[in-house]
Amino acid sequence: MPVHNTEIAEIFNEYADLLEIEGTNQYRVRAYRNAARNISVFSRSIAEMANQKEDLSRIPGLGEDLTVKVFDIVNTGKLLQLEKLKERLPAGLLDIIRLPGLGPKRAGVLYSKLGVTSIEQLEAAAKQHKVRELPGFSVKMEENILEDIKRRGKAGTSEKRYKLFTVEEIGKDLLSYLKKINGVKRVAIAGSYRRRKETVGDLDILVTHEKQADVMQQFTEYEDVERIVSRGETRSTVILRSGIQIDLRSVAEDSYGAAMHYFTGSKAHNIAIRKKGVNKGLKINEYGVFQGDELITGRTEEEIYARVDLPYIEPELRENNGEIEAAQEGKLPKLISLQDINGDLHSHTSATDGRSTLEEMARAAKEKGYQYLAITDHSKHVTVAHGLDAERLAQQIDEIERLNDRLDGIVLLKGIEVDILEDGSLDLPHDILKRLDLVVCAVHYKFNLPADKQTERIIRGIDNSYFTILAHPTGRIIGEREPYQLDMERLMKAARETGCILELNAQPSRLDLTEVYARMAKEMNVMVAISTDSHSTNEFDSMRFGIYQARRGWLEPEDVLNTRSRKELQKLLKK
DNA sequence: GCCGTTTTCGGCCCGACTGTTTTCAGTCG
Repeated sequence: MPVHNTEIAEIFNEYADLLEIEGTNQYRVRAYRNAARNISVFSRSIAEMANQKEDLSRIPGLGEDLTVKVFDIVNTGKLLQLEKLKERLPAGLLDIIRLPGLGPKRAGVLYSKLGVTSIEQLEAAAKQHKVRELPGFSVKMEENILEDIKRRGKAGTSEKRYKLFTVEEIGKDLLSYLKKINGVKRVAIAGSYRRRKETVGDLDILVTHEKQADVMQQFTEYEDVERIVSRGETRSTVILRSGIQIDLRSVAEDSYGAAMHYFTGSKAHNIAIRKKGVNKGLKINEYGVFQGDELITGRTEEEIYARVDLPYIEPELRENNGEIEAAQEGKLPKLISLQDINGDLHSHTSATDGRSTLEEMARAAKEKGYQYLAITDHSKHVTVAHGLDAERLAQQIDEIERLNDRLDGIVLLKGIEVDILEDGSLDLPHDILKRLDLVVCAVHYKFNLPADKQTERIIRGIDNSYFTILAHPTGRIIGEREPYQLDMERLMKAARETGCILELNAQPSRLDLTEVYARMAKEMNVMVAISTDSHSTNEFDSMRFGIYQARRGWLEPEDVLNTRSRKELQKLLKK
């Protein structure tokens, strides 16, 4: 079982946490965190690279020492130094530093003075009023700790992340409330929401104002606020009833661009930009770009980038994952946008588990301005969806052909979402598949095969000459179902050889491919189709989530199949 | 522990809020 990049990153992060509790030099701690971040966003499998003895030191943040440690983790699945550290420092301390207001320093004090090694022991100590006596603590903090432990028990242990589409509504309501406040000029959501990450942990909102004190007062009085975490003159934090945290930052109009840049992040991108500023003798913060004490600029983000000799960088790219280097070299991608999309290549009808008819779907697609829509109902193996057998599919093909004669301005493409069976064969015979314009293939059961078996299963499918598009390639559902085990690099090589296309499923709960795999596809010359997998006419709007994810994956219009006109598409499909 | 169109050693992004602080440490983003 190969070690995933995220697992290596987790080990480094855990090690950094414990080193910090122990009181290690903060720059050493930072080096581990920095390496962890770079590893988690790296587009190739580092375990794979290590096995092939490739040079790992070209991964940012990996020097001589950490390269050796990565090799150890890849070979053994763990880091010996971390295991040894855990013998000295109990792992329960890692839970304690996740409580708000408790960091490594205070966790270290709790451990050394009271021997506290778990949340339960911390709760007991706080109830006996032992915590308030400690240096760096207070009565108030002791009360907060007890309250947070109670709250934590209610909400579960892991910090919650929200899917992008679920926070959109919360954000919209709050935005319109803030806009009505007297003296407020501009309101915008920044943070990972603006970077269009598939999930966001909190909402970061920026306002410009005439009288800031009033903004903070009214913000914290918003009817949905359950708890005020902090409230200052320029920055406040609240928790809404839904549990989501909102950070509000207010600045003067002249600082809007600088504040937007600062508040959009990512943190790693900001640090890299600020470092470039330092090299040019400039200080960059949320108020602007400074030379000495003099404010040079700050009204727009473009100006901030220009001061460090860079062109504007789109928010979706700001992860310090190569975008700054690309900007320097004038090689930023011209990111795909919703307007580039000319059709949808994955949709269902009421013949199986959809809720709209062929004709309803066709008319809705036409209204979106599309030139084509592929109808791809399930095949017979998906019995719960009443999947089509060869006979019913033949009827649907006839029906589509009759409908196309009547339709104007939109063409329905004849397709199927056919199951890839456990042995890699397809769920329908070739003599019916050959009547179709395209064949979308997917795995819908036996998710738990080991990686080599699952990869071979799909590659055998790809080898089938009728195979066009691999739908939702990893099968993950955000927050609900893990991706199945796959060797994605191997799969993409096979896809490249046969000209098979990978879907980026735009359903906001799937977004499968991830941005990392989307970028990998681009780098490996595998074409991507962004598809909504719509089960009714109102799901076509999900396309934008697919576009966001594609942009995060650096995709340009030419990388995406359904930016093609109908004629170009049909030429490509004939091959 | 990393890293270098000044550097292989000496730096390492920058600021707000809290608590209790009379000048700052800890935490957070």
